[in-house]
Amino acid sequence: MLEVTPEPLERGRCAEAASDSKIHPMNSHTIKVACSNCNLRELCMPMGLKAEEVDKIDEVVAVRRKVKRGTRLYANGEKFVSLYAIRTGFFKTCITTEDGRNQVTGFQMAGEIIGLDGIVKDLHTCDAVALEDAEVCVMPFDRIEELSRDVAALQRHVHKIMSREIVREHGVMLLLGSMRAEERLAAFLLNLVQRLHARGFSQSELLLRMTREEIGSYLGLKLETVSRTFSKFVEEGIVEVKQRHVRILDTNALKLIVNNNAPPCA
Amino acid sequence: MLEVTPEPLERGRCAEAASDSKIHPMNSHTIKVACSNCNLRELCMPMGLKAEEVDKIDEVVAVRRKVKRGTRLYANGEKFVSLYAIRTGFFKTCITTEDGRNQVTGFQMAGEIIGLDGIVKDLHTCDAVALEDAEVCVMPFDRIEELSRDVAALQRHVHKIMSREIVREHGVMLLLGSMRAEERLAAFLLNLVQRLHARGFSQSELLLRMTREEIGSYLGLKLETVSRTFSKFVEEGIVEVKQRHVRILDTNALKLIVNNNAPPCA
DNA sequence: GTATCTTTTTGATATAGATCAGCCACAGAT
DNA sequence: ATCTGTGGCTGATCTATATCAAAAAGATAC
Repeated sequence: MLEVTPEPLERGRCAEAASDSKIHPMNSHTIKVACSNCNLRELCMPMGLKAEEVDKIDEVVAVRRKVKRGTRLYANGEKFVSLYAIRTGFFKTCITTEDGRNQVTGFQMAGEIIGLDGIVKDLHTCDAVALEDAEVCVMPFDRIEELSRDVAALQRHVHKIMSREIVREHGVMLLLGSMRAEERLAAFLLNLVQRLHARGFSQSELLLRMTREEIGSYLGLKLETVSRTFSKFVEEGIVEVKQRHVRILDTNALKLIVNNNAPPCA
Repeated sequence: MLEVTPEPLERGRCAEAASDSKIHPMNSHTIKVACSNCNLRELCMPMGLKAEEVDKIDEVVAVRRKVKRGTRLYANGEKFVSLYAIRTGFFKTCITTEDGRNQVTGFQMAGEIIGLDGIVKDLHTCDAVALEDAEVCVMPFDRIEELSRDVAALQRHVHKIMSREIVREHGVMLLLGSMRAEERLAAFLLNLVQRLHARGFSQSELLLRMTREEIGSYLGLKLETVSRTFSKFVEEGIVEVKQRHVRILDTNALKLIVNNNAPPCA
């Protein structure tokens, strides 16, 4: 289980996994493990569990699965079986229609849960693509349901994760429905660093894992517009950009842009 | 509980409610009732329950509440207590930011559940406004959680409702991120009639409960653009429009517009 | 029934962002 | 080191939609 709490976490990886061996040459192979001493647990698991409950929840994660950069964790139309907690790596989710439209619906990083779209129809309705080599915890959904009938804290946690996703999407609708290009990109950058910071990374520096085109798809803009808007921010001294490496020089300026240039003195 | 199944339902209202009296002059007063013979149950409740389970679920609905046109069922910042199943009437949900941005995030009709946004933070993060006099079933969320620990079918149902909302919002993101005005309006109209038809109303005729401005907010367009696009559809003989009364003359033309004018022969 | 307010329609104009196009930078392969 | 391909930047247009404006049509109040 998982999802972002606002507090920053210690950086570092794989506390419990000496099992990082590469047994199979498959692009996604699986390893058996448990959550209880995973250092992402503060993101994934409900807080304040009794020891016995923790033991139960350990059983939610069936296996781990590695996903190579550029490959799909799941795809539109596939049968829905599990939710996935991202352990390492970075994903995009996107929908593609028959008539060729394509829309990135989100970017997900370590500690976030993906696959919720599949629950309604028992089929996935979007693709999840790894933007860098990644590893996920596979959590069979029927097991989650079974356990959350036992453990109220887990049940509540699952509900919150789904509700959080709904609220996040409201925010994206606001962005797509009423913001201009600069405002969208500023909001995007602020959101990314905020989430990275909650994971122990810098508040001001980030490495974009996606192309300009993917950013554009997510923000409802063409890649040229994304590029131009980055350049504009650079000219204005708000950010430094070297390819996918971005350093935010003036967080407040970005916030002002998002807030319609109205000072945040509500 | 509720949510749309694709099958049309019998039209008609208030099968079980002789309790439609107006006791209080308050704009929202409350009445005690039960779901088991509500004629919206096919939309709201999980299917294939045992008799005893049905009895339990009857207890989910604490009370009914009337909501006058133009008033709010809940508002941003209010404590989250309950989900609401719409019995009659029509709602919009919208978010407003401090800097004055406003975004309609959805329109909801009888048989749909609202309030899911409140679960994450135990606070509502948007407003739900009745666009016509409405009545909702109040379902305290802790009672839903308690019961769905007992009744697996209810648990599954709750998960599906939340997942359906996530998938719906993906569709809105696609619309806002990659469609032009005509495509957006065509998709909007098709979606509305489809949902109305599932409730036993006409496939081709509908009464818009919202203003052009509200449609525009939802679709990321200005009201003038919405109005002009309606006029364009009228000129092309696709629809007839008299103020808020819309008759669809050529459903297929609308579908073609949404599908990028590519024939649906995938 | 008249006045007032809100909503809708339509026109004229402005503009943000799309589109088209060319070049450059960097990563990986040879 | 050179080649090749993908991704990124920037310039010159074009266009869909926003903006500004005014009038008509309904709705609500008096």
